[in-house]
Amino acid sequence: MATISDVAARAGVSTATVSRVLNGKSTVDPALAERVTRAAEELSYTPNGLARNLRRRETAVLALIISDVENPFFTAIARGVEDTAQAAGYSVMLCNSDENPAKERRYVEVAAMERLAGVIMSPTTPDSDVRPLLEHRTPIVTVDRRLRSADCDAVLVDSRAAAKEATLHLAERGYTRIGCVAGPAGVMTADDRLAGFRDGIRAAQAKSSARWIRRCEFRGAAGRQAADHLLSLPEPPDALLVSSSTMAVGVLQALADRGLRAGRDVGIVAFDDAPWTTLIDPALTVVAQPAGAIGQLAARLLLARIADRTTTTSTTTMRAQLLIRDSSHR
Amino acid sequence: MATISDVAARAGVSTATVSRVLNGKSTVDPALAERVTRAAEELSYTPNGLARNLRRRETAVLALIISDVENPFFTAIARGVEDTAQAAGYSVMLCNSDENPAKERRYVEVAAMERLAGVIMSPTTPDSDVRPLLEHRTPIVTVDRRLRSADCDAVLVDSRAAAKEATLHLAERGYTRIGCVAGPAGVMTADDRLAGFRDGIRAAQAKSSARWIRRCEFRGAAGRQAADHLLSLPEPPDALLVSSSTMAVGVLQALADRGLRAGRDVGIVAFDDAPWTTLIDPALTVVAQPAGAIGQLAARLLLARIADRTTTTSTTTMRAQLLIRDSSHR
DNA sequence: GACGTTCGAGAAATCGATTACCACGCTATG
DNA sequence: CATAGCGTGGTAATCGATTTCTCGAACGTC
Repeated sequence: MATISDVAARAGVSTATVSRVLNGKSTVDPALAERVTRAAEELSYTPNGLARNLRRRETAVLALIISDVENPFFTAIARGVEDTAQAAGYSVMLCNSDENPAKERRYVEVAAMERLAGVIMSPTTPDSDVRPLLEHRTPIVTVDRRLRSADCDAVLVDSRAAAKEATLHLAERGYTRIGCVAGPAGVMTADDRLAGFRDGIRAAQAKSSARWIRRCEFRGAAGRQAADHLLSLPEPPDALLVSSSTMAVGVLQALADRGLRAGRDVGIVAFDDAPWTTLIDPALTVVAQPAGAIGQLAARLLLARIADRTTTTSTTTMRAQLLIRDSSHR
Repeated sequence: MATISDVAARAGVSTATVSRVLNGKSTVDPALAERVTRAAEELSYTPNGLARNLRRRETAVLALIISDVENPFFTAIARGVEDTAQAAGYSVMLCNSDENPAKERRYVEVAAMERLAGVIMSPTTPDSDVRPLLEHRTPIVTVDRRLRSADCDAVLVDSRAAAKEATLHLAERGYTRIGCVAGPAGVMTADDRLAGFRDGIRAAQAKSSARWIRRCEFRGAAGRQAADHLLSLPEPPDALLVSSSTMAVGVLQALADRGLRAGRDVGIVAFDDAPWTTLIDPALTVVAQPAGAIGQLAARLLLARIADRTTTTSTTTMRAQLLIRDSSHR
């Protein structure tokens, strides 16, 4: 309720002096400063951030637009971003685009309107519309996926190579009819992982069939349906590369429904190392992505760009790690 | 870059008219309106939210302060909040207090400074300091935990009754040395669940020992340590009530390390229904909390209070559901 | 034809801070 | 002793919108 003028009046000084004391920008007579701090204390004055932001033409808030708050991969990123931002005095506004371009677009608009300091996002499509941000020269860093419609920093994972490695691993383990539960067409990581899968099939000179590839949303229910479909083919795959841990939950349920055992009956490798992957029997072989590190790096890049927008953009590709456990051998 | 005056100049009208057209508050000559919208279009004008917020003395942003972004229970709440808020035209700022009163306090200050429209939080302690919010009469709704230091709406789960029910269930299933992996003292849900556990022990007239109760953080690693400790007692418990799914991951690892099987060797009931709980063998018996519904309700309550702060506060207690699966019988 | 009412649109105040600019007093130096 | 230089602190402009106030035109009624 109390404004800077109230404090100024009570301390018997001008608002300029109050501002100077509270921000410590310029030297003020210690006696005056004392009076001001006491007055502020007594009125329990909280500066109005809105007015401050307007005048300074900036906010110490970052947006993080991800496609699924309930996906552990993204929350691990969120944690990394949050920690780094918080340490630098920034707050994070977490937005859930739900893999929906319209929702994403709305958040982009909000970020532009609120003049947020910067945006970290995993674009739903490579051509997501970020013009409102570009017009305000709001720095953008993408994570997990690239953005074609803007020149910005990107922190990626070498999904394609990892998918190839995982597929080769399955082939080496003696699986001969390797299929893939892939993410939706148009989503960069989904396409990359599928491409990597094909690379792997080719490199292993393994048998392949388009029928063993099924694309669906990055969700448990969708993964289950996809696996159901694949496993009821006349000639079903005997191994599956699954593009995310959320899908893997559904795939494993589908196996259980049919009394099939991962590894022995159907080899499984899934992307993302979730806490539960070692609890199940057999333990799940996964492609672990350094999600926390991705978030931290993205935040650092963004903060650096906020401080200096002249540097050229960079793309960092982090390596994923194949953690071989028991779901990928008989 | 373009301001309302630029638009006004280009359309040959006053800024007041531009504002009126863009907000549709008052009627404006269609011809003028057309000129204004075109000018805004051509300049790709985005209103400055900061200026707007300052003038209107409000923001369409809510804060959601939770203690762990990586805990599925809280992300499910976040999702509920997000969906409801978004539908009402509000954005959500997600803050991770990490169960740390200092971090929590910082976010409370930020929310007060930025004059956010309202705050939904799960306080780290019942006496968390929310004075900055109270001074600005910022509406608060607590979820999962209550706040003693302020009179505000609360959406809770009847943890105590659920814990009692779960404990009785274990006793009925023939477990005789029932222990508890409880959350940190001072955290409301942790205390409630432990109290419910004791209620259950008493009601079942089961044997009990303080040594079978172990308190630790709501984390996997902490749960593992706690379980390790309990299982290496001279007379170890033969069943455990575990206070969260995050802890359960660690507890189950501890069991696996010792070659023990849930259910047969050690009966397990855990709070929170996570996607993976049916994937493991035996499937985990859980106390399912309606997290999404909690988030939705909390958001609705908050929006209602933002619209009308005169109504009296309410406390809603939702029922948790015991989902009996296989980890609670031999 | 005079007067009251309504409606539309511009001028200017306002939100609450920050900050550019200026005035004043004191010290140091030639 | 005069003046340049510096440190303080007040006045007022500024950020960019919204909103109140006011005025003029148009319209209707008697």
